[in-house]
Parts: sequence; structure tokens; C-alpha cells
Amino acid sequence: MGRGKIAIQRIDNSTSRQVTFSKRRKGLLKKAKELSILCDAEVGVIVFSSTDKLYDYASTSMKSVVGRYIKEKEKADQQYNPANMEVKFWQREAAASRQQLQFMEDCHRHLMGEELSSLRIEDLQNLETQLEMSLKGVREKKGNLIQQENLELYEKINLIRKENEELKMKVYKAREVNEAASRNRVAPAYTISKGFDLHAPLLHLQLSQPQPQNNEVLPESWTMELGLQLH
Amino acid sequence: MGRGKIAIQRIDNSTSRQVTFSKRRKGLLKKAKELSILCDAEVGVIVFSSTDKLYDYASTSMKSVVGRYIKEKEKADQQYNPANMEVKFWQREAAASRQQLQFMEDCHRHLMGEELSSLRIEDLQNLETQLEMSLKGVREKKGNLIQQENLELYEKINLIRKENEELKMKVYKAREVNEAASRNRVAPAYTISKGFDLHAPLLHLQLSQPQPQNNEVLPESWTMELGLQLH
DNA sequence: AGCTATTGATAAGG
DNA sequence: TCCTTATCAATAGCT
Repeated sequence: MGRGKIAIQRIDNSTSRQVTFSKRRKGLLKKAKELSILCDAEVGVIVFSSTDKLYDYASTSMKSVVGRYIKEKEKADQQYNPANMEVKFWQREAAASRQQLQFMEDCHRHLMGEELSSLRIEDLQNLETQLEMSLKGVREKKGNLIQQENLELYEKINLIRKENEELKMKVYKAREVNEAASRNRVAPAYTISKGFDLHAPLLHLQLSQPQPQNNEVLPESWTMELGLQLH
Repeated sequence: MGRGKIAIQRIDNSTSRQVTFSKRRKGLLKKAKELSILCDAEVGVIVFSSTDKLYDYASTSMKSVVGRYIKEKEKADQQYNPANMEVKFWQREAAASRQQLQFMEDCHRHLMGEELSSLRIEDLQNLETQLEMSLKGVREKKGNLIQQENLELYEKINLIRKENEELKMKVYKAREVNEAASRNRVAPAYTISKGFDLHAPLLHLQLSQPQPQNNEVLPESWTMELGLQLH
């Protein structure tokens, strides 16, 4: 139908092919529509151009047409629908996980000392042994951790004590110097100046700005024993 | 095209409609095929007759065409594909289950006394308390069960002892009768027949067919103490 | 995108 | 369902 007949084979001329595609696509969709109306049929047409553009017609909706098509095909071939396979795969996956989870939950409850009614003496004996072993392990681990923490605390105590001692020494020396100075002022003939620079308030700074970074690790009782205010 | 033009509306005459459906369906599929060949397009056509019969054409495969269609539509509307939604739903379901399972597995390992390195002292303390409680519960339950079993065993022992006593009594009586009978035979003048029927092997039957129904419940050591063979 | 000669599709009838 | 045929619709090639 046209000025001349054409062979049904790929049209080489790109422009001509594009034009023919436009015309025939329109015709195809029109005929699909006519068929559905005239004959009360459900029709769906999907066309992808060679440039990947989509054109489609559906008398009802493509969802309905494709759904019906898939349902029809599944009767003949259960394997057809890849989406369905995927759904089934994930359903199995979820079911397997859920089952495993349920088993774990039972086991967990037993380890928590719950729902023991379903167990026989033998099971209870195994459970008891397991719990004893767990408890042993946990206590050991906890003991280790606490011991380690204690060691660290002792080190800190030693550090702070040392610091404390040094500070006491400084306080002592400062008093000595002060007293010497006073004596020098009251009776300067009795003492000898040792060359200390008394103008810098070194002692005061040291006492009022202790390192605060370890403060939260130490319980209140420790600070009292150390006889030093750390806040 | 035809002897006269027809309006595009449902054909009332059923036969005519059926004929037209046949012709036009054939034409539609032919044109679809031509379009795909001439223009290098991917084409799919699905037709359901008013009597639910399926006819289809796909230049490549319907799977490919529909898959491509769905992919294309998803770009514009993520919600379109119900199968995809279902896949996603089950994927989420499986993922949630897996995550929950993983958590449970961690918890389980801790309760089994494994992988304690990741825990702080506080966690270990809680775990220890939990294990102690579990152990207490398990031991209590086990104790109850064993006690109950013991009670049942005691009852069985009593029953069997009683049976044993009765059997001994029968043996004793039987001997008495036998001896009496012997005396009657050897020196019939000394004894008096008591009218027993000695032909029936009552005693023998009693001793060789003990009740076996409780046999499997009793440990071997018990049967020895009872001084009675129960097999 | 429009035009139109020509072919192809198909309605009606058998 | 298939054949025939008159008729109309679709469209190839051109502008």
C-alpha cells in the first residue's frame, strides 16, 4: 500500500526508516485500539524504537494486560516469570531467616533461664554445664578487666601521691623562704638571702590548677584519701 | 477497507464480531511483525479475545519486551511494578530477619561465654547476673524433675517389693503343699490330704511370666536389689 | 509535515 | 474457517 510495494526487511535509509516507523507505529496502535473496541478484546501493544524510545497502547491498562498475560503463561510454565522467581527466592530467604531466628530465640530463652518446661533432665544438665562454663568465662574476663583497671588506678594513685609529695615539699620550702624573708624584714641581720625570686606566684598557680583530665576516673573516696582537692 | 466502512464500536453480531476479530487480529500481529522488521524495533503485542483466549506476538521475546517496558516505567514511577514492590518487601523482610538474627547470635555467643572481648565490665556484670539467674532456674527445674522422678521410682520399688513378697509367700505355700504331698506319698498315714489340685502348674506359670511393663524404666541396679529377675 | 498514487486490509457474502 | 471481491484504509515515495 503505497506508491510502490516494499520488501519486508530492515529499511537501510535511516531517515526513511524513521519516517516509516512513525507512520506504521501510529497505524499499529490505531488498529490495536480498533480491534479492542470492535471485538471487545483486551489488547496491549509495546513498541521500542531503534533509538530505545517507548510507545505503547493498552485497551485497559498495561498492568492488567501484562498481569493477565503472565498469569496465563504461568499455567503452562511456572518458571516463566523471573519476578515471581525473585519473589519466591526472597520469600524462601525470609522464611529461612525467620526459622533460624525462632530456633535462636528458643535457645536464647533457655540460656536466660526461661521456658524450661519443655526440657528433659538431660537437656537441663547440658544447659547447666553450659551456663557454668559461660559464668566461669564471664567472671574470669570481668576479673581480668577489673584487675587491669585496678593496676591503672594504682599507677594513677602513685603518680598523684608523688605529685602531692612534691607539692608539699614546695609548700614547705616556700614557708621556709617566707619565714626567712619575714625574719629578714624583722631582723635582717640574722638571716642570709638565698636568692629566690619571691615575686612570681609559682606556688599559688601550682595549687590552684591541678590536672583535671583524670578526674572522672577517680571515685570520690579516693580524692579524700589523697588529701587533695582535684576539682 | 471492505465492502463498506464500519463505525468503530463494538460489533453487536457475535458471529460477525468473531470473524472480524480473527481477521483483524491476524492483521495486527502481521503489522506488528512488519514494523519490527522494517524499522528495527522491539515490538510486543498481547491480545485477549472476549472469550479470554490469548494471542500474542513479540519480535524478540515477551519476557524481554515486558521486562524492558517495566524497567522503563519504573524510571518514571517507582511504584508501578507490584512484583518489584513484592520483591522489595521480601528483601526488606529477609534483611530485617537477618539483622535480628545477627543480634541474637551475638547475644547467644555472650551467653555461651564466647567473644567477651567486646564487652565492658558493666556488660560483663549484667551478663554474670543473668547467667547466675539462669543457672539458678535451671538447677531448680532440674532438681524438681529429678525429685519427681525419684518419687515415681520409689513408688515402683514399693509396688515391686510388694509383688515380690506375695510371690515369696506363694513359693512358701507351694513348698508346704509339695512337702505335704511327698509325705502323703511316702507316708500317707501321717498326713491328711487338704484337697488341693496339684495337677495345675500354677506356681510355675507365676514365676516364669512376671509383668514386664515396668522393665525399661528400672535401671539394672534396682533389679539386683530386688532379688528378682524381671526379663 | 502534507499529498496522492498505489497497495494492503478487510467487510460482506458464499 | 476459507475464498472471493468490492471497497476503503494505510502508507511509500515525493514535495
